[in-house]
Amino acid sequence: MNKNGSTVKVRIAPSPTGFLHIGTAQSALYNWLFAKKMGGTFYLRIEDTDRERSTKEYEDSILGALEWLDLKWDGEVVRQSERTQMYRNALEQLLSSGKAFYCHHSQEELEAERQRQESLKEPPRHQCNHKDLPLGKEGGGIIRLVVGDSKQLISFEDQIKGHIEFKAELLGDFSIARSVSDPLYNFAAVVDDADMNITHVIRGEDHISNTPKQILVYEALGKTPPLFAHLPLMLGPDRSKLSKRHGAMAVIDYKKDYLPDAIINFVGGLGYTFSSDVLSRDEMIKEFELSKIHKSGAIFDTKKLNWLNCQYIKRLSPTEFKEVSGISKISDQAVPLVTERLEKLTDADNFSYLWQEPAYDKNLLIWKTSSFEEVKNSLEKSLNILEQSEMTDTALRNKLEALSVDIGNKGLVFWPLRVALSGKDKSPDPVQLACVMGKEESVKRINKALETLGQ
RNA sequence: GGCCCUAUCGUCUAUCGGUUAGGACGCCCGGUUUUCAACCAGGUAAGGCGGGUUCGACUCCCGCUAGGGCUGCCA
Repeated sequence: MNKNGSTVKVRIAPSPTGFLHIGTAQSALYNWLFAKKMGGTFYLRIEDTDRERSTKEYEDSILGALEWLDLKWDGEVVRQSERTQMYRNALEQLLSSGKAFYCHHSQEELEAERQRQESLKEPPRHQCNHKDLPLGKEGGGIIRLVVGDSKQLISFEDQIKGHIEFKAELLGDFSIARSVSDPLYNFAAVVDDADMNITHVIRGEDHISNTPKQILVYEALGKTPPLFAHLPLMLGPDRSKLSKRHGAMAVIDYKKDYLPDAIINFVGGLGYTFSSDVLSRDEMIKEFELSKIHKSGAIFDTKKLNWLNCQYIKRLSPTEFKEVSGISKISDQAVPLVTERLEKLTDADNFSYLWQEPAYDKNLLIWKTSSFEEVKNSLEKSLNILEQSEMTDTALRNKLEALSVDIGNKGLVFWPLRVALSGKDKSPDPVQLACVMGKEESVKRINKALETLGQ
C-alpha cells in the first residue's frame, strides 16, 4: 500500500512488432523496481491491436527476453487482442454520449488539411467539421474523440519531469479507433490501464505527447488518470534515439555475450544514480525512488557495459560459467583462469587450449633471440622438473624459478613452457596452466613441443 | 513548421548559493608479472551563451543557442 492507501500497480506494454528493445528492458526494470519497492504489482500487457504487424513469434521472443533478464511479471499476460469486447463497450458508450464520433473525411482531405496547416505555421491536427452528420455506420469512417477548439489546458505532474501542460485545442479531434472493434493505441491503452487499475504509468518520454490525449480519454470515460512518469530515452553515440542503425538493440542479441545481471545493472545505472556502480537487484530495490530517475537521456556506452560484464563474469562459479558459456569440457580449476580475463562470453573460445590440445607455429616457442637448442634444452629441463614435482603452484614455481636462476634467463624458461602448454603468446601463467591441466596432459604437451622443435 | 522535453570532464554522473567542482567508465603513465588479464598507485579532462536575483552563482529566474522526442486510420 502506498500513502494514498492504494496498492501500486504498474505495467509494461510492449508491442509484439519486434524483439524486446533494450530501452523497453530499461523501462521494464524501472517499473519492476518500483513495484518491488512499493510492494506493488508489475503486469505485462501485450499491445497487439495492430494486427498487421503483431506476431506470435515476437510475443514469445519478448516473453523469453524478460524471463532471461529475470524480470518476472505478476499474474497472467494481458493481451489486447483478447479484449475487443471491452473496447467496443467503451467506444459505444462514448459514441452514444456524443463524446466520440465517426469522421468521414478521406485520407486525401486530411492530408490537404495538414499541408495547409503547415504552410500557415499552424499546429497540424484535424478539427472535424461534420460531427453532426448521421453516424455513418456504412460510411466506415474512423472514430475520433470530440475535442474541437476546447480552451482546456491539460496538465499533469510528471513524477520525473515535473509539471507539464498542453493546450487541448492543439490536439484536434484525434483518432481513437478504426471501428468499434478496432481500437487504436491511445484509446486501448487507456481502457486497459483504467480497467487494470494501473496507478503509475512509467514509460519512455517518447510518450509525453500522447499523454494529453490519453488524459482526455480518461475524462471522456469518467475515469481518473493514473500518475505518469516519463523516462528519458536511451541514446545512440550520436545522441539520437537508440535504434537498429546503432547496432544490436534487441535484448536477445546480448544473450550470447552478456550476463543478464550485467545488462540489468547497466541499464539501471544508465538512468539512475545508485550508491555504487555495481550492485544487486535487491540493493537497487532498496535504493530506488521514482523521483530520482534522471531527467535527461544517456548515451548507451558499450565500454561501460563491457566493464560491468567483466565484473559479473569474474564472480561466476565454475558450474555457472559452464552453463552460461556452454563450455562443458573445461575443468573447474581452469574456470577462474578464463573468467578473470573475459569481457564477453564468446571470447572464451580463445581459451580452447584449456580443454583441447592447441596447434601453433613452432617459431612461437622461441624466446626472443634464443636458439632452437637453447629452447629445447630449457624445455627438457622443465619437463624433467614437471615429471618429478608435485603438482602444486608453489612447488612447481620454486623449482622453475630455480631453473631460471640456473640458466640465467627467466624468459627462456617460462616463455617456451607457456607456448608448449597454451599454444599462445598471451596466456595465464604457465605454472597455473600446468597445475590446472595436470601432470599427464602437461607432460604430453611439452613432449609434443619438443617433437615439433626437432622437426 | 508546430508542440513538448533536456543541457557539468570524451561517456555516465555528484553538487540541493560559498567546494582545490567529487566519483565511475574510457584513455595515458607507473607498480606487479616471462606475456596477457586481474589488481594497486598516479595522471588527463567539465559547468553552451547572454541577462538578471544575490555580498556571492554550476546551482534560482528569464532569454537565446544547441540537442532530442512527438507531429499516423503504429505503438
